Amino acid sequence: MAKGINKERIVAAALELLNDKGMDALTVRALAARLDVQAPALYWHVRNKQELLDEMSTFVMRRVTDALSRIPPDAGWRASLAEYGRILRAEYLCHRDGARIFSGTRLSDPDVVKAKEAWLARFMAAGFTLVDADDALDVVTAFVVGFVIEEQERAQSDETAPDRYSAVGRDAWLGEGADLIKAVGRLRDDRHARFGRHLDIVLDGLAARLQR
Amino acid sequence: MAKGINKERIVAAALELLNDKGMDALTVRALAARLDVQAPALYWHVRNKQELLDEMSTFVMRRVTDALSRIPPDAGWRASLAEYGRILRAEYLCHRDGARIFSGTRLSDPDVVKAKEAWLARFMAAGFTLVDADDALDVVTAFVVGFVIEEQERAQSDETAPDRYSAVGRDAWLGEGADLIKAVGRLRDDRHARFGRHLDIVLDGLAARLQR
DNA sequence: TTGACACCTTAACAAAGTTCAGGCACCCTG
DNA sequence: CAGGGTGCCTGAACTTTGTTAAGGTGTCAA
Repeated sequence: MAKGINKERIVAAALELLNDKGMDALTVRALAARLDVQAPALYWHVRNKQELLDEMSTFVMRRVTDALSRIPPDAGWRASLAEYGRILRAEYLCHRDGARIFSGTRLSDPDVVKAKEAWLARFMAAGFTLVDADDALDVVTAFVVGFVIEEQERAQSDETAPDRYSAVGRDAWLGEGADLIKAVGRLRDDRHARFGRHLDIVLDGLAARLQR
Repeated sequence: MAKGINKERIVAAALELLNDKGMDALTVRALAARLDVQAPALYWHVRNKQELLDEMSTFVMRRVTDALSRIPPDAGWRASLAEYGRILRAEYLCHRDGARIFSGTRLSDPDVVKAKEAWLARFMAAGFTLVDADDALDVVTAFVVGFVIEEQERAQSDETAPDRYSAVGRDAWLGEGADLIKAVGRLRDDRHARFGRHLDIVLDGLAARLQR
């Protein structure tokens, strides 16, 4: 790897490293090695590791807002919000523990926050009050964050403790009783369909609010 | 602190320490010091730090299920789910970064998982299918997790960077434009009312599902 | 008395984030 | 062309972390 280092290349390499080896392996020294540089070199470009994480988070959220900006303005509030949920989930799923790491972190770029502005305006045009429009975005965000955190946690546990999350191993661990839980565990296979159903439930709730 | 150590006292002290000083200060040595013991002593009772975190998480979730078990069986699905959401949030809020730390972690106690069984049965008696009942619980869970993560992140940022989250500091950071965002920022004061509204939206969505 | 077991201590290690002094290379100024 | 300043990186080191190894001290049973 050539030696011209800058913030963007550091962030890109950090995201690669996160995907390849996971959160624990995302160390300053490993990152520096991947950039063919000694560890302290990174501190010329980044104040500390926390700032690096914030920067990574901002990068991911910028990808989200970029994808959002490609949603046609005439899509309707429900289709738009559904697309927002799907995009947010997709970007989180791109990175190991993405939801846990990138949710609720401080964004270093005001433009990412400002992307919300156009959406608020759009929803108000669709009949929402300002507060309702804000609520709509935040409810969907909260739901997606919670959903993907659980989803990715399960994916990770599949690697480390397959016996606890496979159907048969889990049944054994649960012991006697709990028949409904065991039955529902077998119906849960399709994560994506499950996400679609759950997202629809949230959107139904927002629709109910609109009709009052 | 007297020197009889066991798993329960370790977990209790760890939760205290987390509340007092935060996640970063929850170190093995600091925890040992609080128990008036040397650090390696803990490893007699706990395999490693990850197991300690899992144990803490199980403790918190056990408090949740205990609180849930006090909800009367005839409360109705909507009131029951609303109470579940409030209880889960309250327990997360009891501990610094509670939602981020305790959500999606592996539970070491099957009984905590089994507590779900009675709820599934109850919801099916109210007219849900098995899948819908499972969806209902998980949608509420996901929403609460996402909501409280953001809530606690903001609370923490208030300590470290008050200028970024106070109304006036935030407006300055945002720069020109973004009038709707600034306006909504000033309407957001009451976290608890906000939570109630958002939870209601989710429950409305579930109600809509039930009426089909 | 002796041994085994449970529980704790002291000492130490490796790996992590971070800091500091210095060194090479480039560029601008005189 | 000379020389100093600046930008970017290295080498070595420090501190704190999780964790392990080896060895104590007490208690209880045979």
